[in-house]
Amino acid sequence: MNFTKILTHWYSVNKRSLPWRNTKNPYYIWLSEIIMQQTQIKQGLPYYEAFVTNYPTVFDLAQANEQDVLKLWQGLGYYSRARNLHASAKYIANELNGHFPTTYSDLLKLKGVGDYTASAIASICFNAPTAVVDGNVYRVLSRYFGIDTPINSTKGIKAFKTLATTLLDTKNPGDYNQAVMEFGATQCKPKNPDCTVCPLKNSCEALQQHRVDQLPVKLKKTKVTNKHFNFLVFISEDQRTLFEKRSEKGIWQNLYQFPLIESEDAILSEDFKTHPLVSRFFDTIDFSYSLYNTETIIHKLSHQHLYTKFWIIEVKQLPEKGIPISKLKTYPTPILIGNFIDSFNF
DNA sequence: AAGTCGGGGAC
DNA sequence: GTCCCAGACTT
Repeated sequence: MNFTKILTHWYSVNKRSLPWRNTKNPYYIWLSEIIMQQTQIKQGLPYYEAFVTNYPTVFDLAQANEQDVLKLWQGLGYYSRARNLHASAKYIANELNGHFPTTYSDLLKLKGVGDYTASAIASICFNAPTAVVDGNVYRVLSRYFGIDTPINSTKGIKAFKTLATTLLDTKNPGDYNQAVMEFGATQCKPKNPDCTVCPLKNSCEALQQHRVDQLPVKLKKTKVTNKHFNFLVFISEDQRTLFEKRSEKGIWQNLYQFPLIESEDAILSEDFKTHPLVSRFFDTIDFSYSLYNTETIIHKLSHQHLYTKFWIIEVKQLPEKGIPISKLKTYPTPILIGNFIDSFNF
């Protein structure tokens, strides 16, 4: 038995029961693939269920407000996926009359759909011979064939895509693709895989060479930058607060937050009122303030650490109209803001 | 080719 | 703490 046959057989026995494995409807497969990008199944599963329930067809998703889509996406991260998902739903519903693209090249035209996702949908839904290469595939192939080309180099990306294509079970490309990924997720795991029970143990290059823990090879990622975020949580006598949409590009685009003062260094409580970035904000407004979190909240993103303070600003009247505090939870927010709203006793 | 974009899980 | 996750997009 060769690599492909062993894996497809292994998959038929060991695959997990997942909701999108009971359908070939491209809308549902597309939904699952976008949601699962850079996301573990356990984390994404409830979001998939929520989207299927709230938006059972591509037309339902197309007719939704972006704000509602982002609210349903809240907490999952990489919010451009939600914005692109919504834009592509509108494109499919309105420009393609609801006819989902059926080829790799047409799928690739959808916003948020790259080589991986186009290959996945084309193979699973339309039996196209397009091999997927995700993090699981990089790991399985680099180990089994003993390849130390960095998986995130241009050369590596090309080489692994070509290799994956040659290994594809062209009779059943969708199952083969899912087999490699499932195998990587549950057997050929990143840390401490149990190679003694591996169906490929007799022919795995990495295992013979004792290099399992050294593969795949990945180029170093960029270093983390630190930022200081000061959120101004206004509370007026009529129970309103200021809440703004992050419209600029960058993290959390189109999500909502309290007015933000970003500072080079931490702002101390005793310096708050006289800090140039703060005093400039208030002019003539009369207010009293307190610091919500005495311990700085360190919100860690992939490449940013956000040292965060929530300042409670009590005022008689807001400088702008604002929104009722009772409506705060209806807005899509970063999880950092959402956690504060959930825990603060307004 | 290198950066950017989240949040959580596993170790 | 580190690395990773059914990657895509921008610069």
